Amino acid sequence: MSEPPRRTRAEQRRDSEERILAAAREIFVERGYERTTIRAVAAAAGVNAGLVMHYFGSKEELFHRAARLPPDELPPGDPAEALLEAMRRRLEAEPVASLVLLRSVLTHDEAAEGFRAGARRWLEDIEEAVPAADADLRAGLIGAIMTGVVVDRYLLKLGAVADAPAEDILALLRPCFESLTRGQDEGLGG
Amino acid sequence: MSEPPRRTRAEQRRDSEERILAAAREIFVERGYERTTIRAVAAAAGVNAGLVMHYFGSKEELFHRAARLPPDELPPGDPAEALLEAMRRRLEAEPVASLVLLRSVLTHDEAAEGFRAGARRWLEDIEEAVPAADADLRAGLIGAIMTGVVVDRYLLKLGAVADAPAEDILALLRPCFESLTRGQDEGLGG
DNA sequence: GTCTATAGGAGGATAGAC
DNA sequence: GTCTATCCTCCTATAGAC
Repeated sequence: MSEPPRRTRAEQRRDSEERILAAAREIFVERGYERTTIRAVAAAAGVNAGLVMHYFGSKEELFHRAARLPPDELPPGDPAEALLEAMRRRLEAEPVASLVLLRSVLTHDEAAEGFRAGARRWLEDIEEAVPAADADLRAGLIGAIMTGVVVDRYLLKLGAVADAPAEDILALLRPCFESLTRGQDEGLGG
Repeated sequence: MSEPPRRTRAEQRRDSEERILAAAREIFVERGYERTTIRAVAAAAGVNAGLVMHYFGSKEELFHRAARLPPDELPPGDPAEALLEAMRRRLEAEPVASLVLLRSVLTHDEAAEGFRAGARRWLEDIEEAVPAADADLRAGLIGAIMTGVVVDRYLLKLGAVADAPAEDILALLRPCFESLTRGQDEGLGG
C-alpha cells in the first residue's frame, strides 16, 4: 500500500537539524562562541557546512537556537530550601543547555543578554521570597554564588568543587543561603 | 652641556611599551582574548600594529604580559575576616589586572591556565587557615563565591551586585565566609 | 624606534549543481 | 535535502623602508 516506511523529506530535515543542534551545543559548550566554527559543527554532525548555513542562516542564529532554554522555575516553599533544591538540580544533572550560554557569557554579547534575561526572572522569584529591604542585593549574591559554583564545577573544573558529590556542596552552602534569605545573625563574628 | 632632556631611544621604547600594555589591558578586559585585535590595541595606544608585533612578538605574548599579576597575599588573622578583607580590596578598587584573566577565563586556554595557577595559591592559603577535613572543598567554594561576585559586579554588571557599596556586600557575605571557614551550625535550618 | 606593504590562512556567507 | 565551489572579509605575522 501507500505510507512507505521511508522518511519523508520533512522528517529527514528534522533529523538533520536535531543532529546539528546537538553537535552545536556540545561544541559551543566546549569552546565558546568565537572559537566554534560552522565547519566544526557540521563535521561533528556528519553533514556539510553549507547545510548548516542553509538551515540556520547564520552562526548567530545557530547559537540562538542551540542556547534556547526551557524556562526553569524556582520550586515553592522555604526560600533557602527551594534554592538548595534548584542548586541540586544544577549540580546533579549537568545542565548542558544553560552551559551553552554560560560558556560564552563573558565574551559574546548575545550570550550575556540571554544570561541576563534568565537571571532577571530568577532574581525576581528570589526577591519575592526574601522579606528584606535589600532583597535585590541578597538575590544578586545568591545568583552570583550559584553561577560561581557551576562555572567552577563544569566549565573550569576546579579541583574539589568539580569532584565533590553534590550533597557535600549543598550541605556547605545551606548556611549561606539561609543567612542570605533570612538576613539575621549579622553579628555572629568575633 | 651633555645630558640632553631628550628621551633616549630606550626610554621611548619603554614609554611606548607601557602605553601599549595599558591599552591592551583595557581592551582585553572589555572584549576578551578572541575579539581583541592587535590593530585595535595599536590604535588605542596611538601606534602602529607592526610596532606592537615588533615589541611583543605575538598576540599570545601580549596577552601574557598584559595579564601578569603581582602575587596577591591573603592577610593574616581570623580566616573569615582575612577573606573579607581580601574581598574588600577587590570590591573597592576594581582590580583591572585580574580582570584581564577573568574576562577570558572561559574561552581562552592560557587565561584558564593562569587563573587556575592563581586560584591554586589562594586555595592553599585558605586551606591552611581552615581546620576541617573538607578544607579543600570549603576553600573551593569560597573561591567560587568570590569570583562569582566579582564577575557579576565588574564584567556582567548585574543590577544590585554591580551597584551596591562594597560594605553592603561584605556584610552579607560575612556569615557565608564564617560558616565556610568555621564549619559549625550545620543544623540551623527548619 | 616606528611605519608601510603584503603574505598567508581561517572562517562566514552565497550560488548553484546534483 | 544535501553537497561543491567560491567569494570576501578579517586578522596575525613577516619583511623591509624610513
